[in-house]
Amino acid sequence: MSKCGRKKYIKTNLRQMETLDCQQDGGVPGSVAESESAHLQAQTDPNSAPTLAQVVAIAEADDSAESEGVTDSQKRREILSRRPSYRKILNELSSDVAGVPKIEEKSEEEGVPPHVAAMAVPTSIYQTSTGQYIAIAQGGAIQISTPGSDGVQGLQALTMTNSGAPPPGATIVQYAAQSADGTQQFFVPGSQVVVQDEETELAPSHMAAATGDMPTYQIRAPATALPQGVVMAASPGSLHSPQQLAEEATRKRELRLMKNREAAKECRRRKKEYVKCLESRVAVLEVQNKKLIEELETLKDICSPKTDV
DNA sequence: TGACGGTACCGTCAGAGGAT
DNA sequence: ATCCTCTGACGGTACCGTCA
Repeated sequence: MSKCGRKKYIKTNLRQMETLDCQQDGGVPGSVAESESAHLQAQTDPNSAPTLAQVVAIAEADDSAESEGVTDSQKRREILSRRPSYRKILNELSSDVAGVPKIEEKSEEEGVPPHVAAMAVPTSIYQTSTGQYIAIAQGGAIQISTPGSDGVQGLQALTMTNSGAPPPGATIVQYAAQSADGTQQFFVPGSQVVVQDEETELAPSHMAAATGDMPTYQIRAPATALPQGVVMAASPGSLHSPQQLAEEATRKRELRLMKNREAAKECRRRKKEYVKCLESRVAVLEVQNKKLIEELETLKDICSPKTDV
């Protein structure tokens, strides 16, 4: 069996087990977090109460199953597929239970390298295929930062001096991984192109370029020899030819994929945090349970002292 | 040492649900 | 109605430990 086949086999078995659990004790199948936490609870403390999310999910599952007599797995899956986000769950938990930390709303700067965040409050952060960060601030300022370099050293601020308010939809910055001549290019508002320059030639006056070991960037007019494979940012209204439409679609797809990539990362981070919180809660409840059992034993001894016969 | 199992992580897709 | 965000599911890869 191939690795993937094996993995799929394991996953299938896991799902079957989850379904069994669901039938036995009201667990929710198809939910990794639920199965993980349920498994954790079974391992550590079978007496501990289900989480708030589990309670909600169980209640929903029971209601739907009882009222409709759901047997069709597809329908069941549809009913059970959606659950509150980890942030919501944990925040609910935190309001219910003292000591459970809230999942903080991740601020814009949080996921950004310090040498970028320290310079300005960016509105958009992008990471290039070479690991560099591009931050676009409110005023149109573009910051390009190389991770690994410390502090401000790795940052070049390219401040755009947009005259007046930018046109609607013109805040798109496009990044082309590498053009034919091996340079990196970014498209910025105002139909200009930011081009990474391999030689450290002097930049035009409207641009601030870093020097030394850091790559330099130039802002050029796109009309000047637009390299192959580069797609210009354009407002949808100006698209006419099928090629332009296709390019726009590609650009949108890339943007969506990039956003989804980041969202998935963030989601996993929250999930890990959520699981950690559940684990710590289990530990606390275990201790509480142990204390209560000891207390009960003590009280039993006091209330019913042994009599010699 | 190579095969294998387990685990962690990532990117992508699909779909639900909220926001506008 | 449309767009956007979030998250489960899936496939892929890398890494580590164990075993023959």
